[in-house]
Amino acid sequence: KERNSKSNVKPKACRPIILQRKHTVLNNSASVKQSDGYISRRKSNVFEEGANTICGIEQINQNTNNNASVKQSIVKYEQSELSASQPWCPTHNETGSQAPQIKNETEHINLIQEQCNVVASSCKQSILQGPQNSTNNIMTKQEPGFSNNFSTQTLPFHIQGMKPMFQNIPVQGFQLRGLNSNNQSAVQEVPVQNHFQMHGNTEHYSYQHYEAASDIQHSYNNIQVPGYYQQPIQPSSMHSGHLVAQPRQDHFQNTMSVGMTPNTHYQVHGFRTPGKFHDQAVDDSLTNITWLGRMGVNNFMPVPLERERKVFERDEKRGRPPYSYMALIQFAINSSSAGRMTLRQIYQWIEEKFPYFISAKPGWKNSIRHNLSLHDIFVRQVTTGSKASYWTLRSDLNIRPLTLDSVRGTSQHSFQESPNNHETTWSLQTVAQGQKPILPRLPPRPYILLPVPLINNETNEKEFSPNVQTSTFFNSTPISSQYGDRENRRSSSQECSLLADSGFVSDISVFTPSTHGRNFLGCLISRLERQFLNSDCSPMLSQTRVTSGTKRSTKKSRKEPLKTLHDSFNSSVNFEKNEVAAQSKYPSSPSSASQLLHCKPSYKKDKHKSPKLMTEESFNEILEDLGSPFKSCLARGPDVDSMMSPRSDPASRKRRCSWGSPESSKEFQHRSKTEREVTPSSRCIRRVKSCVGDLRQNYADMQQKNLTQLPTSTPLNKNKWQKTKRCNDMDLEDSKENMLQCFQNTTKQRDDQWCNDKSDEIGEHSIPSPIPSSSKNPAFDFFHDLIGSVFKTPDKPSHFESLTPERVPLADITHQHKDTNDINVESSAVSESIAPPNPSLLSPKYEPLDTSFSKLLDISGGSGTFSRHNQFSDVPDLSLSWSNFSHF
DNA sequence: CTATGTAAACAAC
DNA sequence: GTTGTTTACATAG
Repeated sequence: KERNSKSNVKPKACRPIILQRKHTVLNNSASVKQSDGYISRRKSNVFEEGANTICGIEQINQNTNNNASVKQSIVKYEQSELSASQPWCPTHNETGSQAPQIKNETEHINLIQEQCNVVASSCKQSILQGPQNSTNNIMTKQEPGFSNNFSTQTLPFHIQGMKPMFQNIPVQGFQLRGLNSNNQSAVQEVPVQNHFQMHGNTEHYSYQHYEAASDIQHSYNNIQVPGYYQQPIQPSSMHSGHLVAQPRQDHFQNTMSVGMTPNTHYQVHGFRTPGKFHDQAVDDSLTNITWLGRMGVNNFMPVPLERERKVFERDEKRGRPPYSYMALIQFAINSSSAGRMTLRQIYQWIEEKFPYFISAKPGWKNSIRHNLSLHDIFVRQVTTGSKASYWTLRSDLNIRPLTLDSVRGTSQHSFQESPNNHETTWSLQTVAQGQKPILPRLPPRPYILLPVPLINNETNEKEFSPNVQTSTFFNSTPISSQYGDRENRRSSSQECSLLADSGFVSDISVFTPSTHGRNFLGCLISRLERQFLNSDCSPMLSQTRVTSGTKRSTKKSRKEPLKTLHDSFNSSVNFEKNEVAAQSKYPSSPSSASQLLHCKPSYKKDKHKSPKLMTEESFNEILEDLGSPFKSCLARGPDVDSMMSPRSDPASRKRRCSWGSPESSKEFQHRSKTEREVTPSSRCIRRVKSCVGDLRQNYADMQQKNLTQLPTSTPLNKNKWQKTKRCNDMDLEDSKENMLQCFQNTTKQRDDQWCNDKSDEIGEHSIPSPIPSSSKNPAFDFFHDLIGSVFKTPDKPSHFESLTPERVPLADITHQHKDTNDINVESSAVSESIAPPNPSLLSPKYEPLDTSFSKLLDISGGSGTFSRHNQFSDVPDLSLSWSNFSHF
């Protein structure tokens, strides 16, 4: 819009390549060397190309001595006139490309083919010219260890003629086909790591955001999927006055880097997820590059993966439209002139447009209703005087109305009904054609833990005092619910689930930015520890009692769900008693135990005969484990030895990879290069995660020894673990041993040592509690202590200094923020109550970074992210932002 | 962990 | 029986 209004010229458009994420083909299967040399092991995303995807590379079994640098190939991307309905496409001039005008499709195809060949041959050549002496075979190890044998080589190219942000999209991955150590042919997908996560809404990203994001590693995640729910950006979280600025071109001209081993036998194919498969025989010739020549706009299909093929064939057989129910409902409602529809009309519309549903299982209507209720964007409009109730779309959503036409593209290409009944072949190309590109989602920010005040049942006041009884806390703190309130439905509650698979308080939820305002794990652990460490107790069980299994027989009465932590806790403490009570109250409801036995295939499969409660001993052990590192992490100074940066500690990386490496975590990836070193906060996070990994292993071990069996919904077992983490027995044992050793021998000792030293030093109890002692302003006290401890003069100043290269004098910060006069105190009572901290209380020697520190402080979600409301209505949202501390 | 699909209990009409 | 809400579980990513 901005562009058009300025130039008053209708922009020429080029069609962006639009891709859809379909599957994670191989979890943690391949390493990708990013431009900063950092190796990521994140999931490999496989994409489905829209109009054109290019690049096929084929490695020939041939070594050369040539070590020439990798050549860069440029592919001029298709330029064509599109309708003004796609004004987001860049103009010819803006992109600076010299793309030719395409006259017809044949010419276009030829051009693309030619360009592909250019790219392919160049890449091929560069591969051939790679380092010579390596004797590694790419498949000497199956994933995940496979990547450890990789060297990397960069294959830069980009496509011109596209909006910059799309320039590095074209190839999402390669398929490496080679020989394993047994000389058997094998296939490996290698993802291409792009820098930006394409997600979210278009209009609200400022130039600054791009600036900020440019040095942060982003993974290419997603291009808009038809029907995908575009989450709205709350107006309050937008930067006012910032329109869409074109990102600087150089932010997006990142080369792609693919980890691969030179001098080995492999083919590299651009690969894709299924669109329309051509079941032509895969050309397995290792020296054949002619397949490129067969590629056309509608005929780009290198080697479909077996699994993808299955998935797609399944969907295709079902003739099911590739839209979610949510999208379908939006289509329907948007199709009506009144912008509203009754449920029945929605049914009818969907059946009319998608005949599949006429003969589908009747359950789809249930799902429609479910979706209507589930998603906030659907609002029921009750008309007075009439019984009719209409479903409308929430008007305050700043999203483009989703219509079927908009996702179908031109009608002639939309989808062709096959002769068979309702089988429909979807041309995903044209589905994608109508899609509007979307801009990157801003990265999550670093965050810190904050205490959550507890509700005193008697006074009904929030307090931080440690003498609040656990029961008080439990009684007052509701269990997160999928339907806690309309604003915090499913997603947020899932995100905030309190209890992990392992049966105790969830580790992860504490550390996700979006749950920062609801972090009471610290409080919880602390209280549990204080109150129950030496008493008879069982661990809390699942978030809610197991009330249904996979197959529920009809007409079973339902047990009351557990509403609060108190319920949950009591339920677990008095498990057997409650079972008896529940049985008498709900005779037709199966007992938890019987459900576990009869309704959980996984339990049966793993021969978990009966659920047993955890022993007090094991519980205490876990509590202790969980509590100690959690707290000491907060209090400790930097410790680069025990939590060395994975980059500088290959052994550590290897050790952790099988368990979900810290460096694959979002927190880690989204940190900029400099920040990615071990900072106190990152160390804290990673340590806790590491500890949780240990705890889970403990659980697994205990389960194997039949010591305990938690009646949780998802039993933790070796098989599942392996499936998830894709590690074999060796890895599992290896990791277990390594982690345990690392944790027990190193970390714990160091913890203890450190805590003892600190204890002497500060003359208080050995481990500073995350719970603030009572004071006038406990929230601030804690906050201050936390920051103070995080940035405290370290035991090893050299490390600390080396990890924080930039420091600004505190005075500068203070001055700067005074000048801004940017006091933006939220309505949150807690925020308001926080007094200005006393700078002198901070370490005089080491001031925090201005940037990272402000990021630490600014945990409110920030612009462009979705700040979810507090899950728990009676717990104030402790979101704090730097602006709250301007006087700081 | 998130998003989605599915089944089903249940209430109100 | 329909509509709407909510809980639960499964699966894919």
